[in-house]
Amino acid sequence: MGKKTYEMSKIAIDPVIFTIHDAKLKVLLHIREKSPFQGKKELPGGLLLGEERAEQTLKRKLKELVGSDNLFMKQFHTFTHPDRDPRNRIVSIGFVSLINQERVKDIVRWYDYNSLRDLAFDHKIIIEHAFQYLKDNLNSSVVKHFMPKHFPINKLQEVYELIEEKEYDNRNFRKKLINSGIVEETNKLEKGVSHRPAKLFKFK
Amino acid sequence: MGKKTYEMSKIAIDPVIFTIHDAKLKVLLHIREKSPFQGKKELPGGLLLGEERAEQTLKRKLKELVGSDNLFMKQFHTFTHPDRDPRNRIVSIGFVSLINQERVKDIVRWYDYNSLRDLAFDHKIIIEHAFQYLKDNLNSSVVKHFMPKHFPINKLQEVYELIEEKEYDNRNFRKKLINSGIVEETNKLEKGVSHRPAKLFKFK
DNA sequence: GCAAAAGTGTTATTGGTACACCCATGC
DNA sequence: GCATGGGTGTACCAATAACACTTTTGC
Repeated sequence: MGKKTYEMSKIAIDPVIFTIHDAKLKVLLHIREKSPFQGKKELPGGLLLGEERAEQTLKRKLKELVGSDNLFMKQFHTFTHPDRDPRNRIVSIGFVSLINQERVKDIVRWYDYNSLRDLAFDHKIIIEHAFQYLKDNLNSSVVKHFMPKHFPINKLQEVYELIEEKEYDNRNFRKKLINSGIVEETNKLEKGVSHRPAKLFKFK
Repeated sequence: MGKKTYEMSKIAIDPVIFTIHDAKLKVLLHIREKSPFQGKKELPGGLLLGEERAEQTLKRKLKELVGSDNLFMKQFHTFTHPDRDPRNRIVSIGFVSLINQERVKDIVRWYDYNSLRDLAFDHKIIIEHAFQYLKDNLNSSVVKHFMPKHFPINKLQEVYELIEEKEYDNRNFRKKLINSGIVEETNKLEKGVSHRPAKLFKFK
């Protein structure tokens, strides 16, 4: 065996935090203040500190970003291309995280998934990868992280449709959902709408 | 913000290479010659060289290990616990890889998934994680990597049953498989068996 | 002719899809 | 009273599950 160089690297996490607002899928991004990619948008990532595992780094960032470290979070891919950051080699572990819109304060920093542009580094690719992961792994215990405690069934259908990029028949959707036993009716009603108010449901 | 230390780390890949031999799921492992964990079994991992992406490192290792870099390979998780290697911090990217038994020469280095013991580092956890990934993502385009070009349907059923840890009704299995159009009959027959020889099928 | 695994059909049940109209509320 | 979205049932089709016997080969 010849001489080999085993390069050291910094390790980062890149959280792709999704929420749904006004029937749009949104991602939390920052505007870069420094070069490289000054003025472009980037994922709110961070480097692993001395003794941290990636999940701890993510929790620390989530607390800072959205005030809670108790969100859905799942690794979906690790990005290792040596030139992904033009300055240093940085390996980045991509996470998907989800938050319901009621807990989002600063909606201005959240950008439509469907019109992302001017992204720094390889972050557009990372976000698309994250979305694909979400789409491929969607189920009720994932979707619930988008929803407030009480919600109308039609809002839940909307979330499925947005992420799976297909439509459901409303009658069939309700039937399947209610028969599945994963939600239950409450005695609450939707408020402040100028039409028949929906019954609110919750996850069991 | 106080002063923080952003630790550097070596980056490794740990390939969990599965095959099926004598109706058993097997994993390729090495016996460690050096401390720590001398004499224990370990995954045939490797560090990323200077300009390599993880997938390139994996291909290099696969070539070395099984003589081919053209196998199924999929990242499933990245392991970042700071004490996972007692010597240095090493972040390891776990991959699942699959190879069909006809291409395996040195079956002695392959160990039954169901009776793994004396594993070095966190490699038992990594392997169990890999198996779970495989189980959760099994489908015909994954399974085909376990199969030789021509195979009896019952062998394919056996593979599904081993990995999904459940049984199929043979008639229903054949029906579904053949109707799905993903395999087709050949005019070859199984040889060297002391019972009715099976028709051989292949993937389309 | 016996042991061993291959191969084969029918019926019942379940789940999925398609489809159109009335209801409750705010303004 | 009109606009808006909420809420409801039935019929058809497709997929899945359950189940037992005959066939072909080697020895």
